[in-house]
Amino acid sequence: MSLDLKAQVLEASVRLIAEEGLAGLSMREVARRAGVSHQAPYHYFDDKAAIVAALVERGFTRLADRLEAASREGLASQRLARTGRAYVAFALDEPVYFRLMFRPELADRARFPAVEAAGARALGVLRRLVDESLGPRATPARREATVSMHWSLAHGLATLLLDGPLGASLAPGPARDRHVDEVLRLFVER
Amino acid sequence: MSLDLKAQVLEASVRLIAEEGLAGLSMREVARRAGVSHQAPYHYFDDKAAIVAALVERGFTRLADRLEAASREGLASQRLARTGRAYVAFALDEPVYFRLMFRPELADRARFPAVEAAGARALGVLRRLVDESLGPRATPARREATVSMHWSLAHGLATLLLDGPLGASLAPGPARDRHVDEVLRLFVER
DNA sequence: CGGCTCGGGTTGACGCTGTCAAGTCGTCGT
DNA sequence: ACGACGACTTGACAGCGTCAACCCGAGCCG
Repeated sequence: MSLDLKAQVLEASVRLIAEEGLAGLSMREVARRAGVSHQAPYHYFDDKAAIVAALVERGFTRLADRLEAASREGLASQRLARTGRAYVAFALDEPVYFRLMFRPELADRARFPAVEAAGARALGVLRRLVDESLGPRATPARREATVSMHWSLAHGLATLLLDGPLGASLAPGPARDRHVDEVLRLFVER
Repeated sequence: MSLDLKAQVLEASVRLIAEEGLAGLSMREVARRAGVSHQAPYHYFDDKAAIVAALVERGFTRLADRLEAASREGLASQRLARTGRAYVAFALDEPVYFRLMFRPELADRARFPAVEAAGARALGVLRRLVDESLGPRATPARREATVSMHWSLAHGLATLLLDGPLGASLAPGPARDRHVDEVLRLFVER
């Protein structure tokens, strides 16, 4: 009947992390919330790390989806900016996933290759946009630096809002959204 | 004699985290490495969170010191860029501290006000630089956005190098340093 | 000198955790 | 009819953070 135990475990894990933080994620509590014995989750996940890795993979997949959507609409000249906004919006919408995604010690790349693949997909979106905007004559080093610059800005803004001092002073709401717009506009208008 | 047990505990904690990650930090293992019983550290730290908070505070203090040093030397026009480089350099030099510093759930600001103070000091350096570079006529919103932009770029670059895909492809070494320079130069030359 | 407090530890216990090992039970293929 | 197997349970173990109680030597007070 409960082949969806797997889904229930993932769902319960996300909620647990949202409520108590990553440290509060416990195999046994997840099982309790799913109404099964403490060992049942092991039928679907080898260990605790495998649960987290599944969430990380799902996070990168969702991020890649949103970046792809944002990278298609609008004028070519605005695509990079729109995609940057989509990146920050994802982090603020899905803080649980976003935070997990950038703790590589949680999802060993060798052990969970699907995580790496999903991450590469997200990176690919950005790379394509940069290639498109730089044209075919830019040097590889310049290309790489441009990718890093755009990603760093969006990623830094997202993490500082989420876990840094910007988050402490700027609560979720329109003021925060306005600040994000302002920062990204300032960056683009150079 | 061992009033330096406190120092030994902090030292051992940093080494443990460097070796096994934050999850490997264990009150009991720290005590073992310091050669004392499993309860001895409790004489100096209320609990595990207090150890981590002490490290976070130390991290922000060291960062603020380095930013202050960088923000004083060189031409005024180059100070922002130099300070950005110092920020990234700190993250790469002290990855253990840097990673702890941006997990606010580890060091509750209400419980450990010294952490907040140290963090504010680091932020103050950046704020002063931005004020200096914008002149007195800029609007507060513009000021805030500029601070966020610079900090986001440096912070994003640092965290992506440390825990993101940039770190996976760019090992420590001159190539990485060159990349950092290139990104920051690209950003400044607008 | 005798006794007391007190810092700086120690030992022991508790409930919690992740995970290994083994057992149970219904359903399905042959 | 039966055996295999998937889905799950029960039980055990070591290690963890932390509470509680105890110990011991140095310093002060009478």
